Amino acid sequence: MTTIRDVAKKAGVSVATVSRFLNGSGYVSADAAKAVTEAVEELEYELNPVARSLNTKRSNLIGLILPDITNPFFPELARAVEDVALSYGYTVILCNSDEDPKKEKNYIETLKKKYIAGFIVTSNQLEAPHYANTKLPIVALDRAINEKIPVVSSNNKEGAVLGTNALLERGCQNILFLRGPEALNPANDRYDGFMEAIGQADVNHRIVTCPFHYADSQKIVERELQNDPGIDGIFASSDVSAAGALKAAVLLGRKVPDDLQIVGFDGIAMGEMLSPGLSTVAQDVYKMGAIATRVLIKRIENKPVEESFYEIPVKLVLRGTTRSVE
Amino acid sequence: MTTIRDVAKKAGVSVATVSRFLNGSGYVSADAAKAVTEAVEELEYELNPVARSLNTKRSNLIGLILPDITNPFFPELARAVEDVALSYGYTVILCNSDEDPKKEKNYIETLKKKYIAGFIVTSNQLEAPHYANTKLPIVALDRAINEKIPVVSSNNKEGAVLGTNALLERGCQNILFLRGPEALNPANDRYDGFMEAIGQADVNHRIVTCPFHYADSQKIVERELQNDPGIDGIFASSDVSAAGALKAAVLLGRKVPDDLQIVGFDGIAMGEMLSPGLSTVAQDVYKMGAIATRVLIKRIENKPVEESFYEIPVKLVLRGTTRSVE
DNA sequence: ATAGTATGTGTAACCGGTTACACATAACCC
DNA sequence: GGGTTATGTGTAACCGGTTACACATACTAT
Repeated sequence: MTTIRDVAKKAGVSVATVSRFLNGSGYVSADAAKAVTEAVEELEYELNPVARSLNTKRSNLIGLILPDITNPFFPELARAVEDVALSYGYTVILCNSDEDPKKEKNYIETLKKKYIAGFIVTSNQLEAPHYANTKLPIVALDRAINEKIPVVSSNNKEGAVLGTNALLERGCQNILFLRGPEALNPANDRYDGFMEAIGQADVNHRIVTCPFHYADSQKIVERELQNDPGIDGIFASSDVSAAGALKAAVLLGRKVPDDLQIVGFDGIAMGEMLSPGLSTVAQDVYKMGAIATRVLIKRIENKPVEESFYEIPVKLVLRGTTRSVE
Repeated sequence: MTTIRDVAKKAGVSVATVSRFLNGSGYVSADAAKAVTEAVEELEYELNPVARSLNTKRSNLIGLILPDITNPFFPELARAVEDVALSYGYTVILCNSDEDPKKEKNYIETLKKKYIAGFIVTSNQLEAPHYANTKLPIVALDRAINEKIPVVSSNNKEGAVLGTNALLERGCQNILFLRGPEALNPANDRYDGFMEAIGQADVNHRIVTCPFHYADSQKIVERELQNDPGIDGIFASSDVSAAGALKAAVLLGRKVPDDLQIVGFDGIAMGEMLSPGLSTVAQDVYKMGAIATRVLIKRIENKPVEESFYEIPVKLVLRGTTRSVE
C-alpha cells in the first residue's frame, strides 16, 4: 500500500506539503502541487480514511436510525439517504432501532467511537434525551427532538385535510377515521387535519385508534363495519391500515368504492397493487430522505443551513378506492 | 477520552499488557488481569476501534450490497443481516448497486479502504470479476460467484415444482408461466422447476418472459389474457409479477380464483394484503439473510465453515388466489 | 531601509491502538 | 545442573495520516 510518505518522497516534498495539498489546507506552491499530483497519479496513491479519522476524529459515515427497514415506509427513505450520501462521498450505516431507546443509544455510542459524522433519525420516541446532549450533527424526520435539531416532515395536517375533503367531496356521510398511535407526532398532526376538515362539514364521523399494522387494522375495521353498517368512508392514517381496511371491506362484501370509499396516507408502492388501487395522501418519502441528508451533510461540513424546519408537501393520489367526483 | 495508556498507568502495567489482556492474546498474569480490569472499570475505558483498525487492517464493518432496498424482497433480508451482525458486534453498511457493476466495484474499493471485514452480496450480475480476486470474505445470495464463495439461496427449483403442482392439482388446464429475466440464476431455476412439473402433466402451457416489475407484468398479462381467454392458471416467478397479473385479471373482469388461479413466488408481505390474498411459494428471506451473515462472520473470524452451499427450503402458502383443492 | 504580512515548506509530535522483540523468571526434563 | 520450554512483561516501533511550530523567502507599506 502506498502511503503519503511514498508520495512525498516521489514528489520531492515533505509529507506535510502532500497532506496540505490533498486537503486544500495551508499554502502549497504551484510547483509542489504539480509534483504531488504527478506522484499521486503514478503511485496510484489513495488516502487511507482510517488513518485520517484517527486524528481528525471525523469520518464520512452517516448513521441512519429507523424503527424497522421492513416497514414499507422506510426502504424508499433509506434509498434516498444512501443516494444522496453516496453523491457527497458519505457511507450509510443501517440501524434498526425497533423504537427501543436502548438500541438507539447503543448504536449512537458504538458509532460515536467510530467517529461517525452524523445521524439521520427516524424515531417515534417522543422523548429522546440521548440525542439532546450529543454534539454530533443530527437531522430528525417527522419529529422534533429539540430546537437545535433540524426536522424534515411532511405536511401532515394539510394532507389530512386533503384526504378528508376527498371523501367529503365524494359524498361520504358517515366517515370512520383510523387515527394512528397517539405517541406519534405525524399521527397527531393528521388527526388535527381530519378534525379541522370534518368540523366544517355536517356528516357523521367516528374516530378509532389503530396501530400502523396490517392485520390489527383489518380486525379493527371489520369490527367497526359490523357495528355500524352505515359507514361509507374510511380515512386511514397510514396505507398499511388502509390496506387492512380494504381487506376487511372486501371480506364483508362491501363494494369499494361504490358503497364504501377508502383513503390512506403515505403513498407506499403497495397502494397501486391493491385492487382497487388505493387512493391515498402520498408523501414524497424520497424527497424527505434526500433533503434530510443534504441538510445533515451541510451541518457536518459546517455550511450554513438556512432553515431548521422543512415541510415537504403531500399530494392526493386518487385511485380506485374513491369514486370520481360527480 | 481515556486511552490505553491511561489504563496502563492506572493499573501499573505497560500498554502491551493492557492490550494483550483486552485482546486475549499472549500471556497475562492473574494479578495483571485484575489490575487492568479494575482500571478499565474505574476509568470507563472504551477501546477506540479506529485506532485498532489502523494497524490490524480489520474492522467490524460488513458491507451489504443489494440491487435496491426499495425492491420489496430486500428489506427483510437487510433486517436479518443487521440483526445477526449486531448480535455479533458488527455494523452494516448499506449499498444499493442498481445492479451496476461500476457501482458495486466502487463500493468495494471504497469500503476496502475502510478495512471492511466482509461483504454480503445480492447481485443479479452473472459475471462478477471484481469479486473473484478479492481476498475479502464474501457470501453470495442466490448466485454463485465462484467455487470459493459460499452461496445461500432458496430451493428455487423445488419451489417452482411446488407452485406448478399447486395449480395442476387445482385443475388448471391452461397455464401461463411468467418466466423471470434470463440473466438471473434463481429465475432460471424456477423455470427449470416449472418445466419439470409441467412436463409430467398433460395441460396446455405458455411461457412469457417478464421482468420483476409490477406495471410491466400487469401489461404483459393483460395482453396474454386477451390473446388467450382460456388461460385458467398463472404461475409468476415473483410476487410483484403475480400482483401485476392479479391486477390485470381484475381489470379484465376475470374471477380469481374461480376462473383464473394465480400463484406467485417470494412470499413478500404485500401478498397478504391483496384481495384475494396471493397464494405464493414463500422464501424464508429472513433466514437466508441470517444464515448468510452467520457464515460470513465465521469466515471473517476464521472459524471453520462446514459447507459452501446453503439451500433454504421454500414453503407453499395458499391464500385466496387459488381454490381449495376438491 | 525596515517592519509587517503573505506565501511556502519541513520536522516531528501526535491520534490510540497493536505487536515484534528483548528480557526475565519459573517449571520441566534428562 | 544445564538446557528447554512455558509464562509474563515492558520498550519502542509501527499503522498512515494531520498539524503545530519553526523557519525561510517574497512582497507590501511606510
